[in-house]
Amino acid sequence: MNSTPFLDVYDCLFQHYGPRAWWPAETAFEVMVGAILTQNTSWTNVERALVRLRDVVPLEPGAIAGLSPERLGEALRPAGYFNVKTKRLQTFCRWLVAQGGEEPLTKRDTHTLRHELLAVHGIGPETADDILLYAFGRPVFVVDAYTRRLFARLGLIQGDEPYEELRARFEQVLAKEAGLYNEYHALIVEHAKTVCRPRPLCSACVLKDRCPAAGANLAHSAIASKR
DNA sequence: ACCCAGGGTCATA
DNA sequence: TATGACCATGGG
Repeated sequence: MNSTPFLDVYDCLFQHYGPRAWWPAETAFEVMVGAILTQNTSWTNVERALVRLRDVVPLEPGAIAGLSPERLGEALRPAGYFNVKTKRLQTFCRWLVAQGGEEPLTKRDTHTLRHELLAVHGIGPETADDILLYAFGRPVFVVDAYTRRLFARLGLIQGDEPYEELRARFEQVLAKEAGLYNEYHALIVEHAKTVCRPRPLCSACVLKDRCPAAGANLAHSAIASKR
């Protein structure tokens, strides 16, 4: 038994799903692009956009920054919010070029880099942390909608806390290791895609013994099977 | 015809 | 500080 339920949940998920090998991308820059495109958007739609984007330009900040908004927007269309994301992606790419590329950023300390990312228009806390963790390997815990839903369902958080509060809570209790945070977030996403849905499938969940929603879920299926 | 998806910004009170 | 509107496509 672990001293913290937060690590306990991690062990359950890891045991069940195994290592996830995230983020689904070839390069660090592709992680950054994906992190922006996946804002409130399913990953399958992001993949369509990435294919179309690669079809137009090489996946490099300078090339994307140099595209006309019309051509970029057309490539990004499948990812949704394409006008918004065109602007955000080009703003980010221009910023990255102005920094001299990725290499100088690897020398900045995590706290500084995080604030610099947040200062880029269109980069919010989750996108910044995706980039910090999965592109730069920094020990930053990513809090997304899936994280809120799972841990609220487990009764370990309320769910509507401010982003920073939740991130601090996870990082306080868990060892500050990028490898752990990397795997944990990936496992939460995998779990959300399979059983921890908006309509919970808690009866089929590895964590059902911990999940108060499992009772309601079982009761619901009992009712369903009666008719 | 709904709801949902790996958020963020902006205007308002 | 804290809600609500808005952005937009594709799948279930």
